[in-house]
Amino acid sequence: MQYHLGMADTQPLVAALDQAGYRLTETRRAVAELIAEREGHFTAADLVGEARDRRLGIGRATIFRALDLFADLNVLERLDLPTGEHAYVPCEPAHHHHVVCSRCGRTTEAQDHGLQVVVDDIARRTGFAIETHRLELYGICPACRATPAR
Amino acid sequence: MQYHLGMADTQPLVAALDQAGYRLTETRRAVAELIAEREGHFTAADLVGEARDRRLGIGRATIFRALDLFADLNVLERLDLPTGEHAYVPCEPAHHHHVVCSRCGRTTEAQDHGLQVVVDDIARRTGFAIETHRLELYGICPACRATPAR
DNA sequence: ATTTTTGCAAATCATTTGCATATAT
DNA sequence: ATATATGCAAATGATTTGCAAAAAT
Repeated sequence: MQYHLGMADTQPLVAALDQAGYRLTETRRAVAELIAEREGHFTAADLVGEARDRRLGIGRATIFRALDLFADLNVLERLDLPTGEHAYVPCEPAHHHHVVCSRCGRTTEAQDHGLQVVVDDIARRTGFAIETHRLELYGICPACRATPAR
Repeated sequence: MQYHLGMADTQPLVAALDQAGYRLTETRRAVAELIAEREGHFTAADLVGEARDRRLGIGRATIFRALDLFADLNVLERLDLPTGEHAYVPCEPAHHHHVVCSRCGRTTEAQDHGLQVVVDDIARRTGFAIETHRLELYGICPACRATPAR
C-alpha cells in the first residue's frame, strides 16, 4: 500500500520504533506523519477521522495500537485534560512536564527546576516513598495572549 | 425507599450538597455513604457494583450524576491514574494535590509549599500565562512500606 | 520461511440521555 | 404544588479483541 503524505517531522517517532526493534511499516510511518502534522494536542478520534477523510485505509484499531506503541516508547504522551478527554502530544523521551494552552491546545515541554525540593518535602510530610510525579500546567500560550478574544 | 447503611463520615459530602442548595435525597445520602466507606480511590464502576451487590436499587445513571455533583462541589476529586483509569477520592474543597499509593490506592492530600515558585519559573520560561496546575504524586504509603511484599 | 502487523467486524466498557415516575421542599 | 431527582432502558463513545490475510524481516 502507498500513502500520499507531506513532509512533517516524523523522524523522532520513526527513529524510536526503529531503535526499539519494531517493524517500520508503511502504516506506522503514515500514522507518524499524521501525528507530526498536528498542531497542539489531538485525540485518537481526530487521527481516525483524518485517516478516514484522506482515504488512507488505516483501521481504527491500528491507530490505537500505534498510539499505544508511541506512548510506550515515550515519544508521545497521553494527557488527561481537565475535561476528561484523552489527548496526545508528541514529546521528548526524557522526563518533563507539559504546559497546555487552554485556548488552542498547543503544548510546550517544561523542565521541573526546583520541583524536586517540593516533592521531597511532600514525601517527608506524608511518609510516602514517592516514585513518580506528574505536573500539568494549563494557561494561555504567548500566541493566544497576543490575540484579542478568540 | 429505605437504605440500610453504616456510619462512615458522610458529613462533608452531605453538608456540601446542603450548602449548595441541592436536595438531600435518600439516594444521595446513600451514595455519600458508599463513598465515605471506601478506603483509597474507587471507580464509578466500583460504586455501581457495590450498590448492586447490596441491592440498594440505585441506578447507574444516578451514581454517575452524584459523582459529577460531588466533584463539582469540590468534595470529591476525579483522578486520572497513570493506567488511564478514572478514579475518585473524597477530599477537602481547597486547592491541594494528591499523593496516591500505587500499591493500595489510598491517597493523602498535600499542600504545594514552594510549588508556586516552580510554576512562576515555568511561566517565565515558556511565556504562558498559567491559570491552573495539577500535581499528582505516586508512591508507596507508610502502611504499605511496612508490609513485606504484598 | 517466519514473525509481526494490519484491517475488519464484533465485543466490551464507560458514560450519557430521554422520559415517565417518584420525592424533597 | 412544583421543581428536582431517580430508575430504566437505550443511545453514544471510546477502546479492545479475535482472527485470517498481508507485509516486513
